[in-house]
Amino acid sequence: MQLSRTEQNYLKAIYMISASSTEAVEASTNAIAARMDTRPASVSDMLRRLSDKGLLNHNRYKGVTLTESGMQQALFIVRRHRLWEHFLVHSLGFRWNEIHEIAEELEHVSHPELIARLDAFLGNPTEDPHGELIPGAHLQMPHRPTKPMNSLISGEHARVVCVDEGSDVLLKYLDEIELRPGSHFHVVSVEKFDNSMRIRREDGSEWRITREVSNSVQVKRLDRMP
Amino acid sequence: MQLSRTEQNYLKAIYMISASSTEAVEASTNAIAARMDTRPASVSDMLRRLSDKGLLNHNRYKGVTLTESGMQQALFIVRRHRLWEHFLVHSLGFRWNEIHEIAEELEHVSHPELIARLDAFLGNPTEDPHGELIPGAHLQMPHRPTKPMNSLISGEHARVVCVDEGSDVLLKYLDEIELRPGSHFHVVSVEKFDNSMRIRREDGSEWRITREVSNSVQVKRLDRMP
DNA sequence: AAACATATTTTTGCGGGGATAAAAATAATG
DNA sequence: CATTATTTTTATCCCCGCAAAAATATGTTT
Repeated sequence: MQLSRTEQNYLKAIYMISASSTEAVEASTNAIAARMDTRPASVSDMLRRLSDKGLLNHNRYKGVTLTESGMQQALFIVRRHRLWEHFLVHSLGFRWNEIHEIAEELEHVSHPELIARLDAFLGNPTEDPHGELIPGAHLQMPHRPTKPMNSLISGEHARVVCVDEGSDVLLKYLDEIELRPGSHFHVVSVEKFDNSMRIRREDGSEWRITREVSNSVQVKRLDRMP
Repeated sequence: MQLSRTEQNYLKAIYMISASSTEAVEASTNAIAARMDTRPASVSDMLRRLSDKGLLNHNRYKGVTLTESGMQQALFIVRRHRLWEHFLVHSLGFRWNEIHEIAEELEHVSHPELIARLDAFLGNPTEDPHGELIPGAHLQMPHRPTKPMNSLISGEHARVVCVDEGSDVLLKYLDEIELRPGSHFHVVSVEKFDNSMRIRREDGSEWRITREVSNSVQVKRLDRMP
């Protein structure tokens, strides 16, 4: 089935909303509208059409989930997006904060042979520049348990797994303080009143991280205690 | 000015029609419709809109030419198309007959920084895989005198400059008989009744070339006489 | 030159995709 | 039950496609 650019964007948005939670959750009309910067009336209209095509399960007045077919489509879009992001950074030398909008265009070019060859050309990468997993050729999405950085408590060690790609300024900031996928740190302290945390790295550098920032970073807790 | 995909395709078609002739010629509604596989009514409508945007000079009931602004847009589209074709062949390993449709998608992704970096990544190529010139970063299109292969006469030597990229089967055939940009040959004979020609290469191989084929190949005549 | 025939182009009216605001319907909550 | 938030429907708009009809250009004949 050949989907329009707009339909693809809807499926991706619905996938992202579902995937943002731990468990598969229904995406609401308002949530989709907010993420896509469009009006709920437009969303409601499109949800009906996508259900008619068998891509969504629609609970009227409740929300939608992806069908098996819709999930395949969404995962292929995500695969294309993240492969192109890898290309933009590793082949063309873009910074990780410059690639989102470009990849949003490239992701809609969907000749299967192109994506297969791009994947091979890049060396079959498993993660994009922000640390997000790239669905494989068979559109399987591996499970990888992570927790938001802001759920860490004082004294815990952690490794950055991935960061939200949405905000240009946030990505620049994370780059400056070297909080990138793979970075290790431990939590020196957590402020009660605003949930900001102080972290320290092995090189001794210390940073104060606001809640807004730590909410955009996914980590894996490490057992090592100093 | 941000152009829709459709508008871009119209500008490219008009450019191609104009460029196919030696001198800048007006593109007719019918010619545009034929090239774009659409109806003259749709073309006529779009020509009016593109003139309103200052991209075309429109002689009602006669034809259109690109304005300076329209020409810049068209050349940038052609530049993107041909750079991506180079990428598809030289980086991803596609054959030259497999790339046209994919490049038609990629050409619409038009972030200037992306194209600049792609150009540098590819080593600032001047020709695409079919031998067509790639407009430079400042959208200058170098002049390169060529003549159609079917205008050669018996005994003349020539070098292939470029070939039409449109037909998959033709490109496969040209690849088989090694009639590619850079190939040298001389015309052994030309049949009067169907304009087919017999050519010979330095390795002694001989081929009979029909008029349809020789009409799709541009050559440069060489002075060397055997 | 005038008259006619043919080819081409433009206009008109209309349909689908996709967006919107405004209004109506439904769900959630006190 | 009443209020509020959310969702859906309705009516409308723009982009871009089409067929049919009207307008214009071109070529031929007299």
